[in-house]
Amino acid sequence: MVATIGDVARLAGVSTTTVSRHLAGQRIREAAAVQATIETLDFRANEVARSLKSGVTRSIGLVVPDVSNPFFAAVAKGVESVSRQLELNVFLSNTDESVERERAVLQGLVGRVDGVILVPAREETDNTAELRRANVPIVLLDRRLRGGNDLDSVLVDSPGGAAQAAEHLLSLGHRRIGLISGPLDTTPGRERHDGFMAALGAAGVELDPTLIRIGDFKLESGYQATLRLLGLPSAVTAIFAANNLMSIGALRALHHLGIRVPDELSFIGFDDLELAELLSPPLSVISRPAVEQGVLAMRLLRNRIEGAGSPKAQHIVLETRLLVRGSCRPPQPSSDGAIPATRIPIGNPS
Amino acid sequence: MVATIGDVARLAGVSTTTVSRHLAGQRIREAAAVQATIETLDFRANEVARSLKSGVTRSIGLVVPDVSNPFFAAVAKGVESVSRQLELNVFLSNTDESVERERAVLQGLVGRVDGVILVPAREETDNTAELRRANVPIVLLDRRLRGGNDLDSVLVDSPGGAAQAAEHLLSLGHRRIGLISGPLDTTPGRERHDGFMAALGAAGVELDPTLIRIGDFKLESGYQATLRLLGLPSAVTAIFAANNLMSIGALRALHHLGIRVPDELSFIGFDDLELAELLSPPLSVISRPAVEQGVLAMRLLRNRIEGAGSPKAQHIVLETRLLVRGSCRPPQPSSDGAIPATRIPIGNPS
DNA sequence: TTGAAAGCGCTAACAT
DNA sequence: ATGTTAGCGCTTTCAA
Repeated sequence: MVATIGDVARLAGVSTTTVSRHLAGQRIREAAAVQATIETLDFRANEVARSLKSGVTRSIGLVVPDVSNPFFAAVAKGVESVSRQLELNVFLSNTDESVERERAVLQGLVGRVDGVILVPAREETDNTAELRRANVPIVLLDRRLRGGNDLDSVLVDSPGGAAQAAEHLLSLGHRRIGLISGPLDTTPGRERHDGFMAALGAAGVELDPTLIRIGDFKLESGYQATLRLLGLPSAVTAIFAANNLMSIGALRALHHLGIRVPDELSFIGFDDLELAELLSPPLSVISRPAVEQGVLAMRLLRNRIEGAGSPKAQHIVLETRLLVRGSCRPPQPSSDGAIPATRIPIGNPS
Repeated sequence: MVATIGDVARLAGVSTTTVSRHLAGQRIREAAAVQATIETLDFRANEVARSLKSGVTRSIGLVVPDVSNPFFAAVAKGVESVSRQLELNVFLSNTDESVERERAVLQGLVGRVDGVILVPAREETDNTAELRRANVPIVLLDRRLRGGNDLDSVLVDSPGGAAQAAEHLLSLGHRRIGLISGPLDTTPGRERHDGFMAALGAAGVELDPTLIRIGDFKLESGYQATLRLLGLPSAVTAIFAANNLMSIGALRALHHLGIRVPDELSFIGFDDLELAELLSPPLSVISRPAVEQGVLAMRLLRNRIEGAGSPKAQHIVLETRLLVRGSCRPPQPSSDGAIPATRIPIGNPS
């Protein structure tokens, strides 16, 4: 069905070696004839066989927890923009924030890629053993990995970003703030939680544990967390959500509850949203470079693949930016200080 | 560095065949010893070698024009939900709406996957020849391909959806409508354009050619198209954008121009947005199943891979739904019928 | 410059 | 039930 290098060799009257050399760009006597035969047969070298022999795939894997998160989509854009120039194929894989999926995905990548850019699902679960044994270079993106300090990494200053959010709310006078955190066993979850708490602590503000809701970075958890926070007997005056998807969930909840932002409640989220400016009020957020993270990670990986990297791991940390738009203002005095629990509806965010 | 089947065989004192059989789940006498050796060596079968021999990869490719488009992200979710159960790896690749990228990506997939779900960049450019010669099953998703009628496909009723949008605007009394179309050499671009025009035509409404702006399905083109439409001497009273990203671009432009929706202009877009309900006004849209498209495509592909598909191609077409929220209302009488061109700012959508 | 031969790691007849 | 042998399609010593 499909022509092999042997077919080409036979038809062109040369050895497979010669054809192989021609493919590799070396000059051979019968170049013209061989090329003609290749075109006649529409021959294309079998990548699998080629990989098996040479150990090179000209592909890399990009493993993220959630492709439907616009942040990771942007990261992918960045990775691809440079891999395109390098003529490397990118295989994007989704772990759905699950360590089991991650293990399966990473396993499936062994032998099929020359390197991997990984956003680990959990800090404590290192699924890279297989890849490392196979000598596949790995670059960590956006999240650390316990025992992964020997790997190149590109991160953002999550503690700093969360602190920016906290300080913004504090400066407006908020003291009773709801925190919708990510999982504490992920880098951004933990660091944003800690950074936020630390900034509050530095201002002498102690957060009641009931005001801290641990979500899973997905939309629904932001929704549920918000319902909980607003069902509390003593109302919060502001909410900080630790990522884009949970922010959207939270905003949906507020919308369904009929709570006006920022009149009744201030809101700030980590990660910018495509539509942040178009919401009313326009959403204040902590933004961070996404495409750039992808670009830098791919450059680091390229160096590793080419063996040109410095012997010790490179760690890049990018800065966040506070974008003040319109979703935060000083807390409004309220008669009883509480939003009635009866305003909480039953149902789903959709 | 990495153990091979030969190492295991030697250490366990059996042949490689026996180990191979054990790997395949057959009963062998020395199962315990072999298993122990496998674990000692932390042996894992080389997938590339396995593929070369068996011709099976247990992987599929999902090739989309734009991973950062939430619609395709949702499709990917659907594909993955079923491929997970089938224990198939999914390699997501991005063509960035470019036929050249598509060709490169598809080429890179040959031999590496057992099947491909493809959203073709252009209707007229068929890059599937390689895959077909290698007997790789292909399912078309969301877009057709000239000469691809022999391939399974999962589409939505784009003409119908666009007609729903047109009829909605017509029923409100709009006659001078701006159309932000997708590329006419893509299925959804062409079909939504044609469906929209046909519905208008059926109502005796003829659209001035200057009211039709052809975008590229990306955000920026929606922004630019909107600036153009609003710079026209005679104002439009409504706009229909043919996909989610262009809708966002259009909304940004309207925001920057300070045009109030729906008071000054009605707006409806194809594709729902995560935040559609939270915008003010909540956005009216034509929605369509995304996850489901992925699920169905993956099921069709599975059947093909297993050789269980019916001999002739299956074509599935899903229905769209008009979601009336708050961004459309009857056109408002205006003194001169035009929005002054001077209101158009200079700059970018960001 | 070219080709013969070996082999990448695995699986599958075939024979035992 | 197990092993021998051949070979998937390609690249790469090694000699010529």
